[in-house]
Amino acid sequence: MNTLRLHNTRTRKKEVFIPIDPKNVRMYVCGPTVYDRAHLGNARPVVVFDLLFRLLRHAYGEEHVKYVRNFTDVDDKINAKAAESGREISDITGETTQWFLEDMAELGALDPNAMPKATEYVDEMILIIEDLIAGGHAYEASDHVLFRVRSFDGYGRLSGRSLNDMIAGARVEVAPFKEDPLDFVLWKPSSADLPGWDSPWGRGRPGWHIECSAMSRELLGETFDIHGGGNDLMFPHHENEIAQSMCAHPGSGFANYWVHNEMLQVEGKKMAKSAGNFFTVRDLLDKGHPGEVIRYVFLATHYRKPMDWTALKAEQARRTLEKWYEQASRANGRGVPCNAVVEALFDDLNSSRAIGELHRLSRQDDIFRLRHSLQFLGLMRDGVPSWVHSVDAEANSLLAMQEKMANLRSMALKSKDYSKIDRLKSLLVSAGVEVRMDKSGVKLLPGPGCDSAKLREVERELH
RNA sequence: GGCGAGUUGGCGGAGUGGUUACGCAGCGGAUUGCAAAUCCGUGUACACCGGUUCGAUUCCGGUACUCGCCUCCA
Repeated sequence: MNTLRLHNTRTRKKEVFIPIDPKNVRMYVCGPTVYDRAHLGNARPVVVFDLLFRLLRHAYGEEHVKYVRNFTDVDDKINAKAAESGREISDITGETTQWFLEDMAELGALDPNAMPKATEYVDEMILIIEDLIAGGHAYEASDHVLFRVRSFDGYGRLSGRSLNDMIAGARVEVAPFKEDPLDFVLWKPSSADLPGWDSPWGRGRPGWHIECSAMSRELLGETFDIHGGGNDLMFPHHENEIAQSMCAHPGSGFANYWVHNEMLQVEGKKMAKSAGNFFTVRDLLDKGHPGEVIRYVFLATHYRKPMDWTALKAEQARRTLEKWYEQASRANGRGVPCNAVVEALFDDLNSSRAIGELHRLSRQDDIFRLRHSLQFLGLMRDGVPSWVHSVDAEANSLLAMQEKMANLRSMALKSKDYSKIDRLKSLLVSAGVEVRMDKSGVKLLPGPGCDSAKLREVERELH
């Protein structure tokens, strides 16, 4: 078997991936904070690590891989949302969680093996915090518990920062009760109107970083194989996770391989509400961009490069997939993906090269390998998606029209009078239907902007 | 200011110390009532300046530019 190589942020190098236990390969990825619809940037790590999940299952067997992705359902952004909307927190987090799962399923992302919610692991967080205090790595101050950053030698190693850099770069106002400006919150007090849990330090709620340390330990153990997330989480979130977990479990390795995806841009710019180019996955789906197309655009860019979402790319992706689906629908069943595709992915998830291989299979009309590789990459689920060349409601009337057009055309070919068929053709085109005529007959293919009202007009003309 | 990533032909995007990625678009041709689709053919690009080398887009150093993080925005 070929070897999987992954870029490890810890060493900034591609390394051969050697699992702790090939029968139990473990990966943890930071999931969303559930307070609003997932935007396109949120989807990138989901797709990237879904691809890695699929690849690990291919390499080690489905039953030997455990993938955990959390939901952060306790957070001040959630509290703020509840306060301004007057809704219950559990309403907001429940609904947003459901949305997230639906949207990510549209992108072909498999469910992880476990999707823990932070609020279900508060007891475990408290236990870790108690251990940290006992070990001298944390202290209580003004109803808060803070992590003592200088008690951990390795702090800053992942992100390549020195403690001095961090102090120089810090722009936040330092809370007066901190021993050191670098120290971060493990636990903070909650007022009566905020969610809170009883703890040795009074009623309060956890800081952001501790939840991942608690959930990964509970579900994967003190040391596991891969920890993933967006590279914006590298500092401070992942740095803090490492500090918490390694101080709570001296001698453990926490995560052996750190994998970070680059950020997303839109038409060359950072996606931001202020820039007016902010949109959610659901916005794109509603605007008629199929999940497969969105996934293809993600996969076309290597995960460690900034990815630019553009309308042009989406259009090209759509055309390419349509062509492939037509070919792949001539094959059937499920099967193993093409070796070259797997090999490309084994090389640090080189998905753009994998797509190049798909082009090769298409050119060679190797329909079985094409189909099975598409399925493997999550670009083809059951059969050909409905958005390809057919709007279900239109399908029947189009078929009838197709026949009539074919008759009209053969008559026109004899009489050399093309005026009628040409008029109907341009009507169909303006209704958003692609018209193909050749020896074998006439084909009508509804495009993305197919207008059913106009279509019925043409239908009446045909009668 | 600190840390990091990146810069390949019109666009997207692989890869390599000396030979062709590939896709889209374009161009030429075949085919076609027209068009589309399809098929065939076609593109010597690798930010800039130095260095190493017989030879660098590929290695090393520097410059410019772009982007991200440093702020519980992924």
